[in-house]
Amino acid sequence: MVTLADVARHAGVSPSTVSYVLSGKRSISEATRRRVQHAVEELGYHPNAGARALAGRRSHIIALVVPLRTDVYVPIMMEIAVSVTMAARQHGYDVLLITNDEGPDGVRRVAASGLADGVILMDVELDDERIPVLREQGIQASMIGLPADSTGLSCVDHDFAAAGAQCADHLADLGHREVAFIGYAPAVYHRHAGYAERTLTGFRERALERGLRFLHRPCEGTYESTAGTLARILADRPDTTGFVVQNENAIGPLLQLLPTSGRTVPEDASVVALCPEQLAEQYAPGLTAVTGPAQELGRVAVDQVMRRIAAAERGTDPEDELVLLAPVLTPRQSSGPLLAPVPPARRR
Amino acid sequence: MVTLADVARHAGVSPSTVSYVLSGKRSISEATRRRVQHAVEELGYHPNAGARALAGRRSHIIALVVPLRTDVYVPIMMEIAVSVTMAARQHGYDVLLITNDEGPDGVRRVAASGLADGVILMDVELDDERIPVLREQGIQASMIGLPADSTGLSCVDHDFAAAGAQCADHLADLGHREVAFIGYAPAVYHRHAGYAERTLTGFRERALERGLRFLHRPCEGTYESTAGTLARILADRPDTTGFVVQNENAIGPLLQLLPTSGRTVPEDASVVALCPEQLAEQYAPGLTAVTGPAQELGRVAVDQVMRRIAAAERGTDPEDELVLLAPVLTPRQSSGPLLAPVPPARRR
DNA sequence: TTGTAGGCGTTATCAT
DNA sequence: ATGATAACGCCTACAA
Repeated sequence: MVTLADVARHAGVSPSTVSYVLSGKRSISEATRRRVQHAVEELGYHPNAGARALAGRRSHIIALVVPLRTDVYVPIMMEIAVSVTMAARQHGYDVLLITNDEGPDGVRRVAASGLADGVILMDVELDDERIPVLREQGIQASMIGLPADSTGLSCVDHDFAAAGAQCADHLADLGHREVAFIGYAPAVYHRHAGYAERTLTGFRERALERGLRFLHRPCEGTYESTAGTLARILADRPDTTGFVVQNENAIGPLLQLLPTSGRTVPEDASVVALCPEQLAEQYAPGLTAVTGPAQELGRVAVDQVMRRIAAAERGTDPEDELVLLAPVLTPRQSSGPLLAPVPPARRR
Repeated sequence: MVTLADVARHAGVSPSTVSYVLSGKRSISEATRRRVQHAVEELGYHPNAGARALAGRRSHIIALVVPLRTDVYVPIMMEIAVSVTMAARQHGYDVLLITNDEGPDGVRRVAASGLADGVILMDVELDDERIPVLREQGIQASMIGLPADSTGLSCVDHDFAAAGAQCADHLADLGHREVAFIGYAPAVYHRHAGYAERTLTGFRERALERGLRFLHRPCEGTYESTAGTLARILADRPDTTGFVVQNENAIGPLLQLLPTSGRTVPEDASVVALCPEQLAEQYAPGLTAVTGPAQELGRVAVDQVMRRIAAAERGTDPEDELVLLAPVLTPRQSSGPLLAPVPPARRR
């Protein structure tokens, strides 16, 4: 193993000089800097991580806590994880993957052992039990998702309310008057998942403003449950022409089922989904969808922790931040103007 | 911060005793063991990771290198990443996420810095440029996927050949005589992705053995390309009744398109997919699918690196391993017996 | 069964 | 602008 001392010897300088050349924490003459850099490359020197962490009291690692639950669309989690990792590298940091099956203890462990200098929590719940541990351990963190109480925390999330509102606007703009909101499974609402509620609230308020009549129906997302949900919607409100789908799993079934009930998309019914681009493009016809920038989420979270770590380092109080990222609605072929009132004959 | 010395003082023993109690590397009287354990819990002691790595010359971290390319079905990557993390924890290890955009240098970095004791490479290519780095750095590793030359390496992968063979068997058993294999994009074959070729080979050989007439057609997986691929298949071999789909993205389009050409599934055409259960269940009708155990993949990879690390630790030569995990075919509603020759009238 | 002490490779504080 | 040198917290060979 090549050590800093080896490099120093090779370059004919003292170990501390090598350290300073590498950290840039003091001014070095151009001559010795070059000699050192040269020695580093020649020997293929890489600072020992353990020693650096011990002496510098920073591991240069952040922990990313990922959920096990898969009612979050999985590819998005992966996209976030990857963007977090890449963003962290830009700051000279590596990312440790922690699965939530360790629960709050996982956070305690990496914080208390000094394994990580900071933590990013994915899929935080309104009253997340990992948050008290963050405070107890005094470790810097960023939440992806919004907890009920975000004081002392930095958070970033999609602006779900805006996403919901955009759906309502889009359908209203197209002339739809009766719309249905196909949500997540009831369980998701029962545990008061923030994203589900905020989307719904955003949709509801804008729908009211725009004078839409609307229905909200939870949906498990299986083919059968979607069929049931749709049947119920059409029974309750036969004149429904606009559909907002929040549950990604219900999209496929819905698109298959609508024609079955005599509704051609987008002539007789418009569908707007809340889902990643990737998914929206996969369907035929292409899905009009509202999408949040997933990679941005990871990037912002990393920036937040880094700022907090830097602040704590220099003794100042880290600033709390709360960033909501604007979603984007991309019109595709699944939505269109309401051409004329649906003639009764066409229905059923 | 609570240090080992704090614990020692609190328990009235020497620091080394505490260390030994925790590592179990020497016999300790029941009395002092209890005193120490008690002190540990009372003070909430967690060994400092950096110090431990430095003194013990092991970081207790393995690096997981994940691909950026998304032609691998993403949820599976995540499933593997999670299973790797959980399996590693069972060995007292944590997992560092490395994205492949760092290329071989990423591996070099974590190895040379002692950040990781071992590496798991996902999505290894036949002639993977990261492998020489593993040898150069002398770091223990496990591949998920099979490189062309696996000497000196431990590898684990799905038994893709068996998967392909199972598809052929299933269709042959059902009485089909003419089948088509819808593969990945041409680019995937051009770069000689091992999994694509092995599946195809396994399918081809078994198909020959079973006397099936078959066609292989690459497919990009978009709706349009799938339509084109299907049209070509039906033009070339109008009597095709069995379809094996390897490209997950082509599944949806194919199921939508088959009825369009007068083929009802499973009465007129059987579809067998090579894809995760999760995906197969999502379709209506349920997809008959051949699935490899993704979590198992992660678990085995971790076990392999752990064994290698342990072997290297005690000076013995790590044993190379090559594990192929058997896939499972789950019959669902998309495949069925060939009832009778397709009457010409039904076609087109 | 337990204690002592040297060393792991860096960082950072003193000096010069 | 550069060099010594003392931590950093833990592990482990050596002593007792």
